[in-house]
Amino acid sequence: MMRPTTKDLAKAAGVSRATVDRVLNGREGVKQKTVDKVNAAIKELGFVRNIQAANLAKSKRYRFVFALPRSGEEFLEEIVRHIRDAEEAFALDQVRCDVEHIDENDPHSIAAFLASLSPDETSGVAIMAPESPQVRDAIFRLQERGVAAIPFISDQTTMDTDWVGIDNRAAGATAAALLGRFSKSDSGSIMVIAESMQSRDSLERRLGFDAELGKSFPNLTALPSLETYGDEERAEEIITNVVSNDQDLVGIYIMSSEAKIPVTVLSTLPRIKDVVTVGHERTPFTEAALHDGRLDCVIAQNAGHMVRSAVRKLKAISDKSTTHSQQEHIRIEILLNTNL
Amino acid sequence: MMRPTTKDLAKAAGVSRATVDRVLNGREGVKQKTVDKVNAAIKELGFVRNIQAANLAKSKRYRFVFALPRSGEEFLEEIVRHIRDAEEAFALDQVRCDVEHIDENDPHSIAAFLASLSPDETSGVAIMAPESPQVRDAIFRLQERGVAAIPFISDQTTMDTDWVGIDNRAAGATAAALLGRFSKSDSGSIMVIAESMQSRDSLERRLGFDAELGKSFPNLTALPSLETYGDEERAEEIITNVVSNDQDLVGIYIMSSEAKIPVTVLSTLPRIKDVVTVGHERTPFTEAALHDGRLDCVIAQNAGHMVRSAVRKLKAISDKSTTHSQQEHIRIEILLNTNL
DNA sequence: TCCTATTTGAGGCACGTGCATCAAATCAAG
DNA sequence: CTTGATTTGATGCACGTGCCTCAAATAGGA
Repeated sequence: MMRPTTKDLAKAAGVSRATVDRVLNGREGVKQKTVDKVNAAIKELGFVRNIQAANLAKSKRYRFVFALPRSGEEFLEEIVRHIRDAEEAFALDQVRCDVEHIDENDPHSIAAFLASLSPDETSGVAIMAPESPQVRDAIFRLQERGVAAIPFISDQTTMDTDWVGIDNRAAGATAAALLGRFSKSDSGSIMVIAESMQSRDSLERRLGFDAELGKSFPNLTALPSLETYGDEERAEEIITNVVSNDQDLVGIYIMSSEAKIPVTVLSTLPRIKDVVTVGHERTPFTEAALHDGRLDCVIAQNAGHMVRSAVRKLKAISDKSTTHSQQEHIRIEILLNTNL
Repeated sequence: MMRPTTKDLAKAAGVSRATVDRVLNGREGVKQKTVDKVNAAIKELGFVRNIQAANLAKSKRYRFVFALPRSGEEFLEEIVRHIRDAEEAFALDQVRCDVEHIDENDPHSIAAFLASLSPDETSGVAIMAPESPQVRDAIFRLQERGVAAIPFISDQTTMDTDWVGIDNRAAGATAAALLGRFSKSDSGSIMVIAESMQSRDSLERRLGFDAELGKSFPNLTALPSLETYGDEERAEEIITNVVSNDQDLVGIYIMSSEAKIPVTVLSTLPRIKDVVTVGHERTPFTEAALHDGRLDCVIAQNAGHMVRSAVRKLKAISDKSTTHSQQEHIRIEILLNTNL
């Protein structure tokens, strides 16, 4: 009933605890034959190292860094909040989390920052930054140096590492499905608003959106993406333009993670009847907008879950153990004013 | 930087480690004045007991029991599967989980089963059983005896204990919102199918459903709940009856956690155009039904999350520590064929 | 065969806490 | 002040693992 210990392992393998230790911690100077014996015993007994005891012995403490864009977006603030929560939740596991801000548009400085992290003080990093060769390289280099590193929310596509985030193509498709199903009109056009179409995330959402719309709602037409660049005046101008000129408008898809500006602009315009509005990410603002009907639906990734998942993954890499994929899958959440 | 230990505490409080130990573990024979001194030091240093070390010292192992109804429902099977997963996920924390089957309709036997659990072998129980005074009593008795106990999925309303599950009223409201918004007709009737309306869960879902429908979609009428009692023939009869007689049918709400029978029956009937179908719980069956359009939407509670949440809560009670509410809130998930 | 390099074993301390024992100090009451 | 009870301190082992040192055993090469 009791889990086997290194002592049991030693006995079963017919070696000393010192040798078991050498094998378990990959130290030099053990004959292959002995290594095999120990591994066989591990398998036979189903031995798993008691990480708690190990960490105790090593007085190990984890320090994870979340490298996030510098920005005033509510969504990012939510994430920071959740990082604080996670720190509490994982306090028992001796986990500390720090937030560091990076300049998302300067891959070079991001890479430099990552390069500055040493395995002595930093057990792992979760990086939220647009895809770029420099960053990808820096991540590889980190991993080599023994610092766990995973892309966070923004993916570095071609990497086969673990990553934490949602399938943005599916998220876009979900937005399309909801707009199509919510709309009472048979046909019409849909306005798509993004902050910028530079990022992979936006592109993928748009791809998924168009695919689903074409497949399931061929009578609805998505207009070209409008880019606000986070500028309120510009947003007002381009949105007003579409709203007043397009008589067929039946839906609005706000693709960026910050729905505030577009929604605010829209609410100043004469309310167009029966136009369905879909946005992204749960924030105090989008919750309020759902409540009073400025948004009909919000598609969200569970920020708290993502943060915890990142911590678990970094911890697992750090421990050289494995995570449990089931738990780590980030779902695409659909929020209405009934299920907040 | 290092977290303070009991040694530091002792020094700060000006007492010995033995006394600190007496206070921390609530042993007898310590003067109130000394207790206060130690508590003051705890607060001052921000001491938190290192549970890992404590568990190591005690060779503590957790054994949690999930008391689930005996049944062939897919949803329950999913839960069992997730319990197995959770066991792996928490293996590092020395957690073991067992599933015990209870007769959900016999509160007396459930109470007897709960009474048979001893704190020696069982650290905690998660109980999925309909509300009843006997069960509620048994839970109280368990807690007194030092066995953590929480209602699981089915709630024991009036208890102010922790519990794990969703707000069924909100779930029903969400179903209504989706049916209303998905439907292309201005008015019509909605069929509501349940396995039985005996349980609180069903009642609450119905309440929430009716409230939201009345509020947001006054032109849609919900028909009286049809009860299948899990009997396929009966289901076929009553469903066929409504479908063939009600020309206004625009939606179907399958309220029970087992959507299989109603959906299967419905798919044998001549497909009624534009009828929106909403079911509950994610299972292999409902996933397939979403894919091929037999269901338009599924409202689910994240089974894996619930199981893990239950484990964390039981563990926290067992450790006399606190959980982090944020993480434990079980969301009402909306599943379409785009976000599976 | 002997010598040396490699591989293994034995043992011990550390991590932070729980728990037990026994002695020492302090207290309250007579 | 004495007596006995209550409260505190000192000390040591245990939990499972990491890590260190030193000695012993074994291997391979000449």
